[in-house]
Amino acid sequence: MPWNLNNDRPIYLQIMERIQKDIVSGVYPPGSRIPSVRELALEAAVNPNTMQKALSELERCGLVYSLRTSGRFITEDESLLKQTRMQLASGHIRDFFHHMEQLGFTHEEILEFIKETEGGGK
Amino acid sequence: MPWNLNNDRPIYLQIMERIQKDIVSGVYPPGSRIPSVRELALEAAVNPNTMQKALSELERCGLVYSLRTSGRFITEDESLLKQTRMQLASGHIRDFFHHMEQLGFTHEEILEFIKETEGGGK
DNA sequence: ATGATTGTATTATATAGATAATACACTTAT
DNA sequence: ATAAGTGTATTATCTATATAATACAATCAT
Repeated sequence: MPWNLNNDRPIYLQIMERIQKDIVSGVYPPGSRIPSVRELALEAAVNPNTMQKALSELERCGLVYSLRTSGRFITEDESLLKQTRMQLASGHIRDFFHHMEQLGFTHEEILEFIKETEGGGK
Repeated sequence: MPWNLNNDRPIYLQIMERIQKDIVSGVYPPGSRIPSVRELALEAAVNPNTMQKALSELERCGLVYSLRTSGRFITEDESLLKQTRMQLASGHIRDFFHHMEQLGFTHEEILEFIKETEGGGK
């Protein structure tokens, strides 16, 4: 999976959110070890310091913890994982409706819009 | 309407998108004059240079044009306005589904999620 | 023991974004 | 004519990001 980093937002934030999604969606299972800072930085074609900053953010949220000399691991607190996943989803729904209403669409129009998008995966 | 500017994204971009929405949703009617750079900067509690940069972006898109000494005006090209509005809407829908799928939700789960959000305005 | 790998910290440099303070040429209203 | 208000441009300064190049103590495999 490519990392798709833009430059209209801080890179460390984009990385943080990307890994956050991989965590709460189960790409990195609870308790499992994630690649080292240097490995991830190499994979994302980013400076190790930037990756470090992104990972520090995830620690602040409690999603990962570090054992200093053996690596970083995903939390085993599965309720936190599910809770975070639902919070992110709710946020996206809220933001989506907010954006659409700012564009002047009514609730009905938004639902109609979604129906039409039915088959439009990708 | 407050401007609600974050600092996790360039301010001039947030301003640009905000005004863009006001334009395509009709808050600023086609052909009408928008407040001066200095007025808008004051209203948004932002430096005039920053507001200038945001407005320049909108000119690049053709949504506004400036008469140099008399002010800035909304385009009369209503088809461009409608087209831009629909493009923005499509983008939001696409991004929304993309985010939700990255969180591991299926298309059906997403639709179910939206139904439950039915009454949840605000 | 040794060497490689861990997270973490430090220092320096470069760039983008934002603010501040002006300045200019040109309308418009008075 | 004069004064105020347009968009636009310039210069300087400050901060946040990002990169680069190291460094260190602790673990782990060998």
